Amino acid sequence: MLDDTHKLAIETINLGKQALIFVPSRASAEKTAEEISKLTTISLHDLEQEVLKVITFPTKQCRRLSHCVKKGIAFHHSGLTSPQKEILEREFRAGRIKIICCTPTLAAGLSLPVYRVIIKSLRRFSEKSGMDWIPVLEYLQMAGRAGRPEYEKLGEAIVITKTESEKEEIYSRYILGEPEDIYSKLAVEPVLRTYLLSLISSRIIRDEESMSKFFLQTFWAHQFQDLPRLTSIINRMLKLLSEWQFVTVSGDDNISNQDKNSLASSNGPDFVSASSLNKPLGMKVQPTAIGKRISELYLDPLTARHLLDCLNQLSNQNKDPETPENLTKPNNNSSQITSASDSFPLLQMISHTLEMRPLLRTKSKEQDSIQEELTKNYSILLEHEPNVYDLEYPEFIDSIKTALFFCGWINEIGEDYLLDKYDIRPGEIKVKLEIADWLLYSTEELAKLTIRREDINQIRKLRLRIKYGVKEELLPLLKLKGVGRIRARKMFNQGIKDLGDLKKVDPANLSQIVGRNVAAGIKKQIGDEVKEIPKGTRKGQLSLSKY
DNA sequence: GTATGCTGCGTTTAGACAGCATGTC
DNA sequence: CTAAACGCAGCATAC
Repeated sequence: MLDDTHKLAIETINLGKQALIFVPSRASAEKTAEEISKLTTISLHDLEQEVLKVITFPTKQCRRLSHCVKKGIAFHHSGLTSPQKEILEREFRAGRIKIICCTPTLAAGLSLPVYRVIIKSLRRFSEKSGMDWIPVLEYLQMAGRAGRPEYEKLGEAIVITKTESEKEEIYSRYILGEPEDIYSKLAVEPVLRTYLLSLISSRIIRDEESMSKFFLQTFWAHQFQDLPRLTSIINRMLKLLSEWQFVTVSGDDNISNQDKNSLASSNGPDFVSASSLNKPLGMKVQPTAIGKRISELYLDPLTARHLLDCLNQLSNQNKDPETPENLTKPNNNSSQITSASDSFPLLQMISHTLEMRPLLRTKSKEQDSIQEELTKNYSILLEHEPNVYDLEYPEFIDSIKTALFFCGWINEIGEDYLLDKYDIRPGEIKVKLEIADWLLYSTEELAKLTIRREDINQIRKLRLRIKYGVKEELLPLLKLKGVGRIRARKMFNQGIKDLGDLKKVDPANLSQIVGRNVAAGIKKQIGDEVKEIPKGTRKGQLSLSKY
């Protein structure tokens, strides 16, 4: 029951030192921390509370962390909120937290007073080969956390092995082994098309000459010395950008817009004709207005194309509500039951992008319920459902799940419930919301350029709801400074539903709901200068839990 | 009766960069 | 199909 990792951790504490324990999964980070925390005699009540209270409605993850932290132990992974991570780092530096069990989050960048690094396993799951050895580079990063010069004269890195033969293998592979070479990723398609558009937009690439000049100077060219291959990928990307009308190419027949309607030809095996490898001089490339904006927004052109296509569909749906698709649109009362809403199509649109990856994974148990939600909303989706046997189908289903999570968020579902229902942790929620905000902003910008005024409002509204995590009904109240989802909801439930209601409400009542200072601030903002709000008969604010 | 522990089985599996413009509880 | 380990349910054991 007491395994080597636990013993080492306790021994480190007894030495008066601190340790980092690297583990291969988030679940095991939490479990290891929890187990070790049961073995210490430390008691830090203030930290226990601080960690718990970073969210209005703490999740089970917050509770678990706070229990560990109380005993001077912590776990650290991408699922934590950044305030929590900051607390852990601060307290580890202060020497109150003794041990942090972490995934590779802490393997690079940070300098902490770590005397000992304990690596529980050098294997990690990989899609292609089950549990696989991690790169030597990563081992070095982890080991390098121990004995930082600012804190320690000496550091130890200890790798736990399960068998004698594994010990041999680890020794030769990691201790004696050379770190891997670094490879350029420039030729990876999403990367290349993004940078190609950016280079064209910033006018660094204008023609054949400036293009080869630039790419010849890249690390990719230096490393592979295989310009023909790079050229062929570049030409393929250029052709795509041109077909998507993000750039215009002139003076070269091979990459003209002539076949922009035949996407099939661009995917065919002969996408690079012999002549396009050897183009006549005089080819000129220019960004289109949209292309330039896409590049400023840092969107992958493929994503931009996807957003534009969906916007097109949205526009059509809004324009003529009599289209067959819209006849089946769930407009009747029964649709109230669906967890999704009008926003679902746009949320699914942003969920089904490379930028949103990794999407929320649909677990086998959820398959049916997600499918069900899909069929409920199928008719209003902005893109076509791929074939069930398509390789991309699972990703599509995951985009539905991700969209459902967003739907939950903008319907004021708490983070604790989202964790249970969608297996998404607070830290991950933050990240997803940021990406959603970025993509919705980008969508809005693209809509502006394609003159779809009427759709812009819809997008803007959704963006606000994502930002605050509220139902549409709270939006009027959120215009006020000092009012977020929590206070807005409190006021709304007390019958204060818009700025007009706020004018009418008695300052004393308002301060009972949101507190005196905030109430005064609100009244000031709507033009009612209140000299002094009488002190309420009851202290403090009404608790939200009552509603 | 109840807390604890063991076994077997099914299920899951790390992380993080972009735009924009500031202020939630 | 690859592999380890987590979580949970069901059940045995110790008190």
